[in-house]
Amino acid sequence: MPANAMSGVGTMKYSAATQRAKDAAGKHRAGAQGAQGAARKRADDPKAKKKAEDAVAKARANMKQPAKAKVKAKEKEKQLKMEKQREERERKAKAREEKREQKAAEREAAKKKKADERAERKAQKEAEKISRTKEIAVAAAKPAGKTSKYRGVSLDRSSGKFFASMRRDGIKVALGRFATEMDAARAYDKASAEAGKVKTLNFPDEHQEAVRAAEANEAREKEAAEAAKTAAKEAKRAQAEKAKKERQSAKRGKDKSKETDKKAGKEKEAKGEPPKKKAKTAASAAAAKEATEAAKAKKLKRTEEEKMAAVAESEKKASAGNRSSKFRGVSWRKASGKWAARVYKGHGKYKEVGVMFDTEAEAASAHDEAATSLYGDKAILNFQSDGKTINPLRFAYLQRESTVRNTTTKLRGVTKLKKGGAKPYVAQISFRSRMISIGSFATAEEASKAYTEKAAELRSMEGN
DNA sequence: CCAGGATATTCGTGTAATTT
DNA sequence: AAATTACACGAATATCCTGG
Repeated sequence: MPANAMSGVGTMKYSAATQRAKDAAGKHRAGAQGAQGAARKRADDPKAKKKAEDAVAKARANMKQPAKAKVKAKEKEKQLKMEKQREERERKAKAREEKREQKAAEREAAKKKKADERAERKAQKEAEKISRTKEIAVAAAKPAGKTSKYRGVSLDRSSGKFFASMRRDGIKVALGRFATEMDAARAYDKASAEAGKVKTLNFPDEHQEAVRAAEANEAREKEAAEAAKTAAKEAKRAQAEKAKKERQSAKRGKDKSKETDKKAGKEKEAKGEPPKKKAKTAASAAAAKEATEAAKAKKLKRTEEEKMAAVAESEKKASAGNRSSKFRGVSWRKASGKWAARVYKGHGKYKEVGVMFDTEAEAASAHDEAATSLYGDKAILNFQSDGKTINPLRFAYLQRESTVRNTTTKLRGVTKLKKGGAKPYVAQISFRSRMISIGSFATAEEASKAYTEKAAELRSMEGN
């Protein structure tokens, strides 16, 4: 930076002062050359003559010196002054430049300081976050990996908030993020209770309380509704009765005076109106009440419907927005408007099937095929070969092959004892969390047969 | 930021093997 | 043969990651 500025100044100098200095140097050089030439060519007559002439001219010039010298001195002074001014300007420029540089350096320093501070703050924040997480983990006093002691609650490190989620039909449902663990736990409880799962709540007591309150509230509402209904019925009956009475009285009146029809009519209009009005009011009140009830019920129903619609909508939105298929390894490709299939290979890598599909199911099948070729029977598939879901029988007793690798017999429930003996094969089975000995056998086949039989027996027991 | 998919981790339980 | 221990599996759940 300074070098640059200096070079800038230098350039400026070159254009003015330096040029002059150069000129002076040139003149000086020329003078020296002249002297050298004179010395060299002293013997040369014409030259010597010229020198003499020159001397004469010089002397003549010297005679004119006073006036000329004055002018020259003045000029020199002027030049000197200008020189000084120039120097001054240069100095000032240099000072300015230095100042500028200093300022720039200061700015730079400030910037760096700020950046450092930012970095420090960030590091501090990070440290705080980590320590907080640690604290939480420690406070939770739960197995490593858990960030909250509450069920369905975990700390979302990215936001520093507590995240509540639950499973519905095996699908994770996010319940939102909360500032505190408790809030998240309550959200989980609420959703869990709504889903009918009340055994694994974080605050069972609170839930009980809520249930009681809800029940009480419901009972109150029911009572109120009942009362309203009765009232409405009563009002209706009263109205009907009144109407009947009126009709009767009207009939009587009509019967009584046929001539005074007009008058009666008028009277009816005058007198009959109020009671009619009254009746009407009662009726309308009852009707209104009824209507209110109906509206209430309707409203309740509607809100329920609305709720469901909203849920459906949000689900639809979510599934649509989140581009993903309900099938494993299947995803929507916007560009081609088709479904792609891929198989997870581990470590965040996938094997692409490489063919696009028009339907999700096709892609899902393609995934299954690829996964099977990659992992064989260990593959996790979308469709089971038997069409059943992945829910291994709790008692797969009839399965002949051991589920565990590296066993002595490869047969389920059969172990070959190291010590050997006449009957080295032992059959055992686990039932209701207890190991049951089936017996010792001479051959693995016998042991396996015994196991199968016992398994069938236990399975039938389990069935009942 | 949210929601959901994919992966990593945890935990309970069944099974194999050994010990009593 | 029962009890115990060690191990392995798989479901549940936590966490990471990504698209909208």
